Amino acid sequence: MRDDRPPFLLPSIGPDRAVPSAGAMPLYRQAKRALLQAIESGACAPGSALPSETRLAGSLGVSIGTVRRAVDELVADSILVRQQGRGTYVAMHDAQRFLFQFFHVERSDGLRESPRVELIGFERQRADAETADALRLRDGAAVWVAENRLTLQGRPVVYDRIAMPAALFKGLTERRFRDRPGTVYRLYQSEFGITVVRAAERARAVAADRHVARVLGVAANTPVMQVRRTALTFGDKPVEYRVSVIDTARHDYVHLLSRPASDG
Amino acid sequence: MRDDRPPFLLPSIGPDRAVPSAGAMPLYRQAKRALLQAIESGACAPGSALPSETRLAGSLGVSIGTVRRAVDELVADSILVRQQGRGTYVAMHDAQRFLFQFFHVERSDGLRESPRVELIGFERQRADAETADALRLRDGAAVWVAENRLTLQGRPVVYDRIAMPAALFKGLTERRFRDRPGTVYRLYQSEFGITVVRAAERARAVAADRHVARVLGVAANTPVMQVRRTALTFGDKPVEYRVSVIDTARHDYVHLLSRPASDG
DNA sequence: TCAACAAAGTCATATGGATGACCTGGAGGA
DNA sequence: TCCTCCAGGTCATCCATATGACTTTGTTGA
Repeated sequence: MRDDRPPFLLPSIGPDRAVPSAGAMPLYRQAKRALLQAIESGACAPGSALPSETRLAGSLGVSIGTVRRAVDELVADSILVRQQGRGTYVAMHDAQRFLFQFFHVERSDGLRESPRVELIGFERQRADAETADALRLRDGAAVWVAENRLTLQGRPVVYDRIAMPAALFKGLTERRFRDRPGTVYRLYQSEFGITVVRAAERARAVAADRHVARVLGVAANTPVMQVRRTALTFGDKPVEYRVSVIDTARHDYVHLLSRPASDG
Repeated sequence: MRDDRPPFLLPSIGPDRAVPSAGAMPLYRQAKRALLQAIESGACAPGSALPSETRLAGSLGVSIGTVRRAVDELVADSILVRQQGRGTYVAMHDAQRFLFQFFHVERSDGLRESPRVELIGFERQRADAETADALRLRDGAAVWVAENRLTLQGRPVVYDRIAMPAALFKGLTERRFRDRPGTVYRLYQSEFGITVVRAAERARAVAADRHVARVLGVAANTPVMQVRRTALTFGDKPVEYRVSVIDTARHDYVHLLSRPASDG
């Protein structure tokens, strides 16, 4: 194997650092930031392997333990994925991760499965106050709005209204949105270089309006859950505002408080 | 300061270990387990300080780095709390932690505050099928059932029905439950030695029944959120089953997907 | 051709030490 | 009395190194 390539540019942050120390930030955190910027800048595509820890330590000018600590945190943020004996990879938004990290609807008996997605609307709009506020856009800014219907076990369960800032998704078309190979977040990542790292959701119970009732096949005024999600990329920059309406007659919205103990 | 005391019993897990190695579990994980058992056994009361890392390493027969790794995980699980320069402490179920980890209702504008709690019912019952299933009890086992009303900004927002296995909470009385100094989980911890470590919640939208409508002061059939929580202690043993009904007219149920990035 | 083996590369775990930041409590002086 | 300063204990960070486990790849030999 060749040994000369610098897989992507990393500024040295060691004692002989290229840029002056960024305040009192610990080294491993500076290393994390450097890695994040390399990933964010697209120098390292999702799915690709990072250099080995030894090489990273060399590039950054720090010890391997410091690199490990930085990578530890990125793995905890599920931005990186480690495979012992193989290497460390930039996480992909594949179906598994999506299901685990961003999809919280499951059947009342606990069965989890990937939803079937059906695009039922796509258009360019001006952001209303609520959407603009969530996306930190000025009122009336251009947004793409897609409407999805998700079915589980052949039954419509979720209605999504997804708003994306047009400025971030230049060149998006209904066709590209519909014919994406994987999940929506995978599309953001591979086609627009936008990686969703986390999200905040606010839920409440509402009565199904006529439109929702028709889409989900429930009676009007049925109690349904409305979940408003703001998805964020690096630096907590909002990239998507999504309002989901869930028919909870046979399904639940699940929430694990504290991470599952990796051990007892 | 005295140097002789062993603050609590810790079996050595080093190369000259007292008990044979528990399978292929890494050392730091064995250390974590040993610490957990010490805490769980009550040898180290909530709020009290652990021995210093140096001393712990000595007691366990491992290096200080291994101890740090074990403590790292316990801190991540918020079972321990570290204070640089002071020491490491067993986490208390104080109001702050409760608010952050277990209470997810906040005003629609994002304001968080501690709820005012009002006990409106307390009795011994036989577990119905749902409760018994959640608590892994046999059908009809004895449980304590408490009903709480939580108010925020002077307005009733949450109705809780809390079921606790009578076998785990021997000697519980309405008076002790009502006159507890802190949160419910603090009571479990200080009075019964039960530490709630994590919980799983399943939410759905339902129409308020007559009872709930009266307690929360809403019209019957108003859409409300119903959250069923199973609280778990060490070893994923269920210790409480709680059904919360939330009036989401002015408040939201919030859920952060992925931990807040400690850094960008 | 194919299976078994060996080697190299990777991450995982563990050790021991060094330095710095932070907190506490006591000694000393104004 | 009150304040300042300092010493000691603690956790936080960082380093260098060693060993083990796991995966891939190539070689060897039947």
